[in-house]
Amino acid sequence: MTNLLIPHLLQYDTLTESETTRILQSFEVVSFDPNDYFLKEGELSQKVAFIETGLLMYYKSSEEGEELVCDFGMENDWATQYQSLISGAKSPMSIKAIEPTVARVISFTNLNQLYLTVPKLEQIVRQIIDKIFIQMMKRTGDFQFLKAEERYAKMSAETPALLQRVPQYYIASYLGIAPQSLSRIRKK
Amino acid sequence: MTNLLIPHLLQYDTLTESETTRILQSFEVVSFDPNDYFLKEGELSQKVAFIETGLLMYYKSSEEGEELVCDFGMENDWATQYQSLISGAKSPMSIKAIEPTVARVISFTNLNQLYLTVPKLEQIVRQIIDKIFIQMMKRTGDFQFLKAEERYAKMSAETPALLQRVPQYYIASYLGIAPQSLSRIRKK
DNA sequence: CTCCTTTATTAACAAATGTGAATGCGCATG
DNA sequence: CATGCGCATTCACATTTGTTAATAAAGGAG
Repeated sequence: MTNLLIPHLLQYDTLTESETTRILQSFEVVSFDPNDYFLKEGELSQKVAFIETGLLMYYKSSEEGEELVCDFGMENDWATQYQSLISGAKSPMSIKAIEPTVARVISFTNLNQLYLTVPKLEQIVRQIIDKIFIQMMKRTGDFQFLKAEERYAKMSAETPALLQRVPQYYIASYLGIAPQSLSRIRKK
Repeated sequence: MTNLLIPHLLQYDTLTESETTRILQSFEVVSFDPNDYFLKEGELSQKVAFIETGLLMYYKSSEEGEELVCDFGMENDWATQYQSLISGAKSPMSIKAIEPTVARVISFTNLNQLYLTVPKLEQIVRQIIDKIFIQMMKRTGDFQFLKAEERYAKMSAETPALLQRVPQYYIASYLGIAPQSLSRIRKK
């Protein structure tokens, strides 16, 4: 199978042979078919996944029963519901596969254990979280200051692959608009 | 002067007399008049402030010269431009006082030094950042799934003090709408 | 292959929000 | 006191986005 995890970590710091071995051994390889859940709304998020192949979607169900798309996760992305993981509160959203997906999964408990064995890893993970945090702030600013058409243009430029791999009504929800509006925007 | 900092930190963990002393000594008390800058767009964010009294505003200038309000910070809030602080990139926004403000300020360098002397503090700060991160994710969701009127209602419920202390055209910008639209919403 | 479900598109209309301009109010300043 | 400025409000109208419904296209199951 693929191993994107170690190269991903090596972007942030060097790792010895022994460290990479200990890291890989601490993760469990898990496969998800489309519509399999990594986490269900109302559960506790106690695991963290690194996606080797495939595509996950974060969403919550509206009162009308629609799926409100909060985020996507693909190869080289991490997946967890951070709020629930950190605070121990129930997750306000679900995470499910929308493509056949293979991920390396570790429990939060074991991750913290692993930090004791590979101290560097904690620093690396902090840097990764920082990066995700900064992306989230940018996304907030996009919603605040850009109109739908501009948000779509930005997404086309930054993550064109997602547009190919995800049904448009999910993309629309992710952009915060109705599917018909996205159709309208795309016509131009 | 006030000392909100130590009680703020004590929400997260206990601190000895000696630790609180070392912490307070590492911060410098700085006063800001309205329109004084804590950070200017394009500069490097190298400091972190804890606000004891007053009110700061994060904003960036649009091409048309308006102030686009990204965030506010008041008593008991931390202030810094995290992206610039962490990555060393130029700050995409300014932070200025909009009320007379007193803050405890520490350079990022000194903060990291302080972590060596008071190791607990690093854990505390990490928890604070986690909390801010989670709030930011919620704010993104609010923009994505709520309409302007609902966002205003939520703000009225959660931070009513801000509505009293901040001119409405800044509130409007913070909500991502035109001042006239906010007027319209408030009429109900 | 055909049928059926799901997804995407289109159109017409409704609702929300933006824009430009006018008005009024409060407050600071000369 | 008078003036001017900044802010909030209001109105009319433009633009954007949502909603409902109909249709078309695509893909899967039998």
